[in-house]
Amino acid sequence: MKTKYSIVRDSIKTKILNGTYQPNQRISSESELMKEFNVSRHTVRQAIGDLVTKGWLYRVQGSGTFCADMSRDLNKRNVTRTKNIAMITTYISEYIFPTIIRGAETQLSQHDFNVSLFSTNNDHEMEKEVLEKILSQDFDGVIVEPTKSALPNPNIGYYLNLERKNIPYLMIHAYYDELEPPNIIMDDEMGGFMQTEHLLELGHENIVGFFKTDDNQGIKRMKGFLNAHRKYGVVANPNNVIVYNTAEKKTTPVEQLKKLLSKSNSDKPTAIVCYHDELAVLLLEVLREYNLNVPEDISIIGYDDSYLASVSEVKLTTVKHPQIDMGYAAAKMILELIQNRKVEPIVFTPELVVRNSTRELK
Amino acid sequence: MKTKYSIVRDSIKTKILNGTYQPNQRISSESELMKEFNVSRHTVRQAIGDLVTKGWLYRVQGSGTFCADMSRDLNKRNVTRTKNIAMITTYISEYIFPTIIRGAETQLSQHDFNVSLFSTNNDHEMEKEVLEKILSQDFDGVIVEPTKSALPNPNIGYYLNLERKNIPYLMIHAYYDELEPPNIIMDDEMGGFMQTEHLLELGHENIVGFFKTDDNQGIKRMKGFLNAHRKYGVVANPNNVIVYNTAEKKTTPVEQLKKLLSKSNSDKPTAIVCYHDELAVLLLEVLREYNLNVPEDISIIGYDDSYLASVSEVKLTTVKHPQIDMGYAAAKMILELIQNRKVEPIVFTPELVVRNSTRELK
DNA sequence: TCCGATTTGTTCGTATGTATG
DNA sequence: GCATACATACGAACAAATCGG
Repeated sequence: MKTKYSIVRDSIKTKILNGTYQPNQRISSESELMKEFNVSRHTVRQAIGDLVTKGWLYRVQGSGTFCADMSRDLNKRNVTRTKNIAMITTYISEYIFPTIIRGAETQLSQHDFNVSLFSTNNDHEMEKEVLEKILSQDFDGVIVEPTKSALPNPNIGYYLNLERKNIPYLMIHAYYDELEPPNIIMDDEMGGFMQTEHLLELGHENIVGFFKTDDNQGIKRMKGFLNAHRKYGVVANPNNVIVYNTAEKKTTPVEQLKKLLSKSNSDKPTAIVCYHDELAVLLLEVLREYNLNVPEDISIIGYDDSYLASVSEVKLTTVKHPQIDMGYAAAKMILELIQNRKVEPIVFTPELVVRNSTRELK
Repeated sequence: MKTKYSIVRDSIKTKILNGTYQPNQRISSESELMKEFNVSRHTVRQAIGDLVTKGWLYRVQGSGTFCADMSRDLNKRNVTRTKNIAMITTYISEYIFPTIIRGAETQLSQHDFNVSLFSTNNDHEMEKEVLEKILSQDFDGVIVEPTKSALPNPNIGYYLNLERKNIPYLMIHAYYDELEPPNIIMDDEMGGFMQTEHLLELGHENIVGFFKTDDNQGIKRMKGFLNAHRKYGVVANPNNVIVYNTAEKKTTPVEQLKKLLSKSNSDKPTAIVCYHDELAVLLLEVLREYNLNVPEDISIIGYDDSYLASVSEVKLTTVKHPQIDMGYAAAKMILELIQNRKVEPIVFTPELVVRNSTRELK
């Protein structure tokens, strides 16, 4: 149950944290807030009072209420405090994320850092909440896997506030173009190229590609997919490039594949490039429904070399994601950044892992 | 400055400082103070509110306002500290652990707690290091999955020190008998019983059971295994109870199973009870080597209903582990403990999940 | 320097919701 | 179930500080 004053309080705090209110800037007056939220003065004062006692605001009688300057003093850093790293990922417990996290955790705990985990479920609103939480606390560094990196990000202000507070951060998997932060990614364009090249070299020409395009990984893998076609002189059928976003991930690819499989034999794809193993496993079920054997009737290739690739019924040909090594690298880089060292972006090169889900087309 | 609320405030504070109000003693109620000072309730609340934010008092709805115990470090109280929970598990990124962790994390982050993760790799030495780290920091609570709960624990002293420091902790999956801490477990004896009963009811009589016996879960599941035999009047062959410990988990069960499978046909087991799904998947590979089909030639049953059970080639019959719900429960319980409330141990009841790895013996 | 509009500070009254014992 | 105590919320009034004109 959300109380009115907490709504007002949180709304003001949001504006402080996302940079709408700059340090020492006057915020709306009490009467303005009364109108804005349609509440009594008492409620507004309660909300503001809360933030004043917590140090986010200060009041000057007759003048107004002002945003405090939270750029933290450096002397605070010197006292022996516990050292904390925040790690923001889209998911915590699924897929390859536990492994990435473990890589970072192992490394960081050796340097006496605690790791606190936050997940966004690939949702901007949750990313916002997480960032507010982190900004309200006292982390020494933040490792971020961006949420929907291919879309304009409404939370850029929070990242800028991290910079203002001198809290270093880096991004893995992708990064928001507006920020160009230190980052650790893999060469997804090459990865998409390798997936497709592998199939082209096996003689496939009617290849359908599924790409999640709300993050940059998907965009780049799609680019690699198209480049491979060009390089091999195979014209990519526009209908064979299926894009979807996170919300549709359980539905759109399945529906689209079914549509493609219902076509006459000559138009039917002979191979499928998947955004990642998770999708590949999902599509394997569709193929089973249609009584298509993999790889005899149709080839399929995944991405990430997750546990799904080797544990599923058909062992998937896939592209290797560094997983634990990426976690290591992220930990090392954030430690460097905390020591104010210069760092260079890291790009992992993908590798093809050939298993049983692809075969030569005769 | 002689505002009314400051008079009330200072009067209360005096009584705290001169010992009129002892720590944790209830002070006059708001209505009493209204009469005493002849002021409105709002004014009283303002005075009390001041002292609450400064840590001199605390309020309990429905009960009263109490004098805080300031014997602890004053500076600690005054600063709005970040709230931290440490979570110690044997593993972080493998198997069902990410899901349990996510359950706890979801719940705790809603209450503005950070979660720091530590793993012991089921090794006493690492458990010690982790506990030292936690004791030297400032956690508000600790959720522990014990390391080798069935063996004498060399780190009991650290847990006692947690108690001495008033840091509440609870244990999941099992607990050290010496401590009897608040705990959340599942009924592993019943679980082991259900696994075995399922096979017995399908007509199997030559059942081999594999149990990891350095933690209590394994011991109890084994007990359930034997009880089921007794109840169904089937004599359990002592050679059909294989125990192993964590260090041997990749080797001993495999070797022992191979030995059993090399026996003459009449002595060969017709069904396998596994300590958990992970082992079941490992043993499935052995069965494949021996060209035994599951469930046609031999039945196998797992435990935990992990992703492995539904993603492997043969969908495993298994016993459901609450996973995310256990995480939720652990989070809720630690929050209760932090508020100094009494808690009761929680025992989850196992459920059988029947899939395709077991069949009736004719 | 003073005025007046604005803004925060203090104080009262009242009503209803919710947790505790 | 009931009385008690704290929690939230509305309304109203006047005081005190600030700031531009």
